[in-house]
Amino acid sequence: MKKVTINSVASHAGVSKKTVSRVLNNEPNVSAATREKVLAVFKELDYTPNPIARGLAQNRSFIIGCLYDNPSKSYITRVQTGALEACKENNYNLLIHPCEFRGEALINNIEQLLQTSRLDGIVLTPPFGDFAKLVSFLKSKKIPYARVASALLQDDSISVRSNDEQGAFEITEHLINLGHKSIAFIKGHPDHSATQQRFKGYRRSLASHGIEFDERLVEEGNFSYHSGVDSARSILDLSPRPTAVFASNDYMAAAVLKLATQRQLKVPDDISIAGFDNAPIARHIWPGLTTIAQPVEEMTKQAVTQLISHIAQPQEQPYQVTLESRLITRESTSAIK
Amino acid sequence: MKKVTINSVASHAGVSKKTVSRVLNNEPNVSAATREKVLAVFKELDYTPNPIARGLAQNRSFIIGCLYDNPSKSYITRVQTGALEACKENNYNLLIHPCEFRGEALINNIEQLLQTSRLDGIVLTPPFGDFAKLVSFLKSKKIPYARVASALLQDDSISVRSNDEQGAFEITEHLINLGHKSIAFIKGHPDHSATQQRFKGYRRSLASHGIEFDERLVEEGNFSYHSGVDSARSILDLSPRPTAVFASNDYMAAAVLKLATQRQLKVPDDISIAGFDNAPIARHIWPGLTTIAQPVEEMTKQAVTQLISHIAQPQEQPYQVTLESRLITRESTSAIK
DNA sequence: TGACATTATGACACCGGTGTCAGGAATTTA
DNA sequence: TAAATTCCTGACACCGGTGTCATAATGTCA
Repeated sequence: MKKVTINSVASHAGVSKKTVSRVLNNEPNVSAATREKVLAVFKELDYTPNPIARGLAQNRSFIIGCLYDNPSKSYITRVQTGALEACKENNYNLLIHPCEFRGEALINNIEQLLQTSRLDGIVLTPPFGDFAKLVSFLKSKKIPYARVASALLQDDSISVRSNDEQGAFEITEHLINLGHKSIAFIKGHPDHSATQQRFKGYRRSLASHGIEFDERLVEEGNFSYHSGVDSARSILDLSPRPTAVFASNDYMAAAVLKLATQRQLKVPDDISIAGFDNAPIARHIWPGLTTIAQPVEEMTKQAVTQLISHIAQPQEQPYQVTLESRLITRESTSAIK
Repeated sequence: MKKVTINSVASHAGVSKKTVSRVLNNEPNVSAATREKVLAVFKELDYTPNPIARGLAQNRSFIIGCLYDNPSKSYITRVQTGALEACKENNYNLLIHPCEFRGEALINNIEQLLQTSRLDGIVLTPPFGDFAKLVSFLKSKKIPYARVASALLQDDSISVRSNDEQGAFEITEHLINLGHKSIAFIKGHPDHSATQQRFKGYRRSLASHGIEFDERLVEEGNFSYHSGVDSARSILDLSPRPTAVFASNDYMAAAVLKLATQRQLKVPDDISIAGFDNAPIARHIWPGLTTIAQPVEEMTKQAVTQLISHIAQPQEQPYQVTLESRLITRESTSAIK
């Protein structure tokens, strides 16, 4: 079976390569008759253009790169799902690039990636979207990029985020409305902007109820399960023990739950636990975790869709959107006795 | 800043394009002096060859596709990790392609994928490696492929698997040695070959201890957490209740644990629970799950490494390897009272 | 109906590499 | 030292598309 190229189509249809190319790209200045003839040959020969040849001619790869370095694997999975949907709709492909966030090597690493892969654009997933050096590097190289779940910036970029501050506020409200006054908090990774946002929401809720903020109730985590275990240990050792714990993500919340259960504490009777993200684990454990559901897939999908349309036709104005998150109550939180 | 191409290198070094190309590809018949001169210019101009141009000339894309459709997200993450390592070492990129396993559309879907992406090869992750139609389709299209964690076949392909039968045997032995005689079993997805293997190992262990196989203790799951909940319900309703449950993966085991805990059963005192895979959840819950650790990353890495070397230079003999798995005991299993 | 604007089409170079082949330089052999 | 062999090197076509520009065909208007 011979390969079907633009040349075979052209000779088959009795027109030039260029005309075939025009039909392929929906360019104007092709007569209706010619267009139909060519389209018929497409079908007859079952022709699909070679994306590599097209890429060479246009200096494009039709590939989007997805950068990540996240302790939460499920978060990555969700990001990928959203990105893939957007790629699929636009005939793009997704290249995944896990990459150490820390260290000086990052910029070199990315430079290397760009040189070897000729990516058309990059999606920056947390925490990369907040890494100023990287963003300005991409800007200087004129590589289109989109930031997912990062802080808002006054720039010309594509940014899709959710309102973490508000989510944290709402879940803290939920706990306070259940009668809790002593609510421990586990922070996320300091380099993630979500960490500050969630902490702010927690404090705003406390303040709005006149509950004094107590620094001893705050632990430094980094979004990993392991860090949750360490934080949980400190919190459960406090005396008096707080009646509730709000962890900045579900993995850390799950760690608190595990440790509490290990120590014979009943959740939520002895202590309420809340998380953030609505990761799968939140409903896979008992009791299920009260948490904030974030539209991670949708955020990423929108970001990538915008990125691709920006690549095709650079936009003047920035695309900056904030999506809503919502409270999901499960069994891990209850009214104080 | 002008783009650095093979032409600029050539004129800079005072040699022809072709000679530069020879140096690039480590071809013979280049004098040491010329080679050094060209290499120096590479450094001086910071040259990296354009993979798209190279791909066009050689009809290669330097991209491997990873096919998956798996209820266990963590499994996918691990597969990706292994595949990425292999790609990185060989300057390949990984394209991920989630794809419904069921349905007639599969072959069309893959055909579409191949036409639009010009993949150099495909990794088939469970259950795709066991789907005969797909395998023979790829063979007929002469697309190199590698099968991960699939049943052994008498063919010329690349296949890396682990010994699931032996793993299931060992974990069942573990339970029997703890004194359990009534051990329920939750099967995996019927289309995964691992499902049969694990079931076989379970039965072999029973048989080797003269424990009669009891069909009422076997439930049909499909590897998803949800299916585990359904199976757990049936098992916990049995009377007399089995003293142990061996679920074919950790998600289903976690579901059993959740339901048991919900019903006020103490694990492992009232009932022991064992899983399979050593997924993250196995250590994120309390009690931690006794399970079988599989080298998923390593399997995939080996498969992709072989695949890439096969693409570069088609091998005569098949590469068929079986890696060892190992028992990990945690708190969810204990001696019968 | 002739002058001019517009539309349709193809020839050809180009994107940045690799494959083929011919011919000159260097080395070995007689 | 001449002939034969091997080693280097470059010219050129090619991979399968797209961009530029000239020209042919058609349409519009006076």
